[in-house]
Amino acid sequence: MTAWMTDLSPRKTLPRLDESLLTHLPPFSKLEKREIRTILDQATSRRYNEGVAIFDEGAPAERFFMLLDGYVRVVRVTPTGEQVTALHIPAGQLLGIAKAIGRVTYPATAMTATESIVLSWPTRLWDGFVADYDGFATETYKTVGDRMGEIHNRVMEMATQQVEQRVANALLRLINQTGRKVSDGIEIDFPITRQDLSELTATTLHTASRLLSAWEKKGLVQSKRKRIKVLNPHALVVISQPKSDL
DNA sequence: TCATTAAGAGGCG
DNA sequence: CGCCTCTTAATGA
Repeated sequence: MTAWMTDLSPRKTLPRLDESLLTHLPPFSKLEKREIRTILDQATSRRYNEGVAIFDEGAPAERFFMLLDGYVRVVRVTPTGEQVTALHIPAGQLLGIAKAIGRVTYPATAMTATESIVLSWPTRLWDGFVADYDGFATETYKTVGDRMGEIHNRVMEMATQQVEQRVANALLRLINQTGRKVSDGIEIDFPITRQDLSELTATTLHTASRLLSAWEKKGLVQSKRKRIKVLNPHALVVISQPKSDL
């Protein structure tokens, strides 16, 4: 890493960030141009390559972040060392918002799933943002609630559903939140391996691979290395429903 | 119903 | 080539 990339006063050297970067994003959508200008002038902008950590689980939460472009994987490491992907975050969302959940360290590691552009601010500005900016608090707490809800849903699924249903549900969530419409279906918009999918659903790489192969034969999905496309979402919805025991 | 183990094919840098 | 991703089959909890 060269010195300029870690320089925390890059405002002198970088081009001014445009207000339009934030105006349409939920936490900032209610703000005046003047307020957004102030926020941007305090921000640091940085590009990350695919597959690198933006921050690490357990580290002091010195900054909070807004993902402007790309996708981020939120991962935790179990005591035995295996990675578990908690969720994926698309562009336009805040991350690393430890303060919002009353923490002084990051609760998970954030890895870029694609090349990404990220704004960040020192955590000491957080309370000021919450107090001064209309809608910032409600929108960010909504985000926190949505994420907790999603994780909770998955915990429930682990306990009550079979693997096939969990994987179907995971795929549906992925295309809903991070899907890109293409001519014949919806494609997950970032590279995702069978291993990643198995971590999301608490199964093995092999089972995830077999399920995808089986669904591909039935024409429900199409996949190649690190790419999954859903051709028939409705059929996946059917699979994702717990079988009624007749 | 699934995880585990094993063996290998094929892509990519 | 060496590593990563993915596939498939066999076995058994």
